[in-house]
Amino acid sequence: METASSAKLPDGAKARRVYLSLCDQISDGRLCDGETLPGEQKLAEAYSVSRVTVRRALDALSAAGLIEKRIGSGTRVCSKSLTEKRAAMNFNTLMPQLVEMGQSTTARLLSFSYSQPPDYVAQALALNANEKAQIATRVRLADNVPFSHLTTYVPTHIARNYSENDLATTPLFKLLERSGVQIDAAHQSVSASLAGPEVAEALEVAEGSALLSMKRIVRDIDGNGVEYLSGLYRPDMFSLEMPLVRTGKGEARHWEPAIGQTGQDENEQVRP
Amino acid sequence: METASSAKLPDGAKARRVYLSLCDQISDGRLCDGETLPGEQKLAEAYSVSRVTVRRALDALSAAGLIEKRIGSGTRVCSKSLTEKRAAMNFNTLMPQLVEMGQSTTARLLSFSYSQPPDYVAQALALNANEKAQIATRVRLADNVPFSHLTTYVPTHIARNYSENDLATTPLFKLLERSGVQIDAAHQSVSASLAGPEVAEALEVAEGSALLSMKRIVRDIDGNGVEYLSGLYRPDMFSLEMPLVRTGKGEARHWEPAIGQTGQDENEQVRP
DNA sequence: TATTTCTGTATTAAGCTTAATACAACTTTT
DNA sequence: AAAAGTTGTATTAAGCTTAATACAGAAATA
Repeated sequence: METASSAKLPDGAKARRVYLSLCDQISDGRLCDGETLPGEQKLAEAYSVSRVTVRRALDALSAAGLIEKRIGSGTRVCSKSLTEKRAAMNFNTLMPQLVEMGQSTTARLLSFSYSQPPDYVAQALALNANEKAQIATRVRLADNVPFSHLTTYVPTHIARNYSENDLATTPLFKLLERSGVQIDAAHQSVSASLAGPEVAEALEVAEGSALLSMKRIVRDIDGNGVEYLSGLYRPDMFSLEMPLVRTGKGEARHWEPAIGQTGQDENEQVRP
Repeated sequence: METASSAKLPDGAKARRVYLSLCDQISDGRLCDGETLPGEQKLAEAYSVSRVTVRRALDALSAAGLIEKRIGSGTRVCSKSLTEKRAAMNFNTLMPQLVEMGQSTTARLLSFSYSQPPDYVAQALALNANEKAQIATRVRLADNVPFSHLTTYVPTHIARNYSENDLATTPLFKLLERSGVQIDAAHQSVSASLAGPEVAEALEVAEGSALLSMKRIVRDIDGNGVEYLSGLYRPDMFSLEMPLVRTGKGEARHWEPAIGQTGQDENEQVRP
């Protein structure tokens, strides 16, 4: 789940569970920096496992630098390294606020092809049967730490309007709009999912970690699907932040997202 | 991860991983209904495990009713039951659109106490040292299937202004506002995390499943923390949906969430 | 019809995980 | 100074997981 978790993680089922759970709690903030966590004995009881098992989980956490064990004293959380790295995603701009944090962002292209998209994509974009799409998968990194795994699908008849060189330099949306595509609206869906083998490796995260997932379907003014974006984000480096305002009177009083300024989009292409 | 996953899931580390990963893909829509998934042999290679291991994972999925195995033919995804149950959360109202789906919502109170909140909550609400809070944990169910696990923290000096009876009948926000609390703004943070032992049981989900997590900090007009809400949602039954509009001209062109109508809030209290 | 592909079944052995237990060393608290 | 609580270390045995292999039966395909 964490930066150094590409180190080895426990092999067994139970040890792994404990490890991932604690990992998650630390990066989530439920276990704060400096906080002393329950003794091995108590953890063993909490998770209904033996102390040896807890031990293995803690050893892995310690190796990952997430905790600090002190003989006779206890085990402390040590998440300084994490907290600082964490990037927020402003809900308004839908773009990580990396510039403000002085972090550099780079991208790595994992795959690029024109082939047939999976069913759910074809369906979402309302593609003709057997119509191919430009499929690109890339990982974005902040300070050399990967934080997002993005896959985009663009129908070939649209993707044909720009060259691969263009992709290397210009954000996808500008290319589309320059190609005469009239981008109108999009629908975004946020949820959570697990890190599979490939994604886990790409994001340098433990397989089985929780990831924030986003799907975005972009349509032109005629309602035709123009792009399908599927993104996975490391929760320890990324969260969707949104300010809310309580507005309305009486029975109609309710929450509403406060929207604001402008911004770029993170969805840009990179040369293979 | 799924409804029936309270059935038994594989014990081993690897089998479990495969199971959870496939589970996740199905409820996520990456594996569509009716789709035939790769053969056991190919899956074994993809996950770098033996066929026996894949077999155990598939058996569990089959027992959970998520897939259908046909001798000689292959294995098909069978997610009808899921798709229909899925509730969307309208981003504008921040409330699940359950009414529209004709689903009934109930709540179950898991714990209720006045005690000292964890560090990160006290810090977020800027509580005085050792100041206690009303802590309530409850699970919300749609058609008897749990979909959210909510924990709220309210400073005692505020929670004292209403009775436990009030909590049973009236949404928390109305109680707060009736108590003279001037609710102004809130900040919400969306991320992902793993299901721990307790939460997994409460949500009837496999331990180690991915969950959508939300934290909301509510403040009054003086900036004092009034409520801290921590919510975990089953991604197979819940997603955060938000329509977007492409707006602005030239360089300033960007995405913006489209906001709209009113609605109630799901955050209401229930009698112990 | 023949071939390929897939699931179902079975067996074996190696290896690892887990639990249970005991004790030593070190801190903190009483 | 004593007691309680913590991590470190070690041992043992049971049990389970995993991999590797082989073959039978069913379905799709050529």
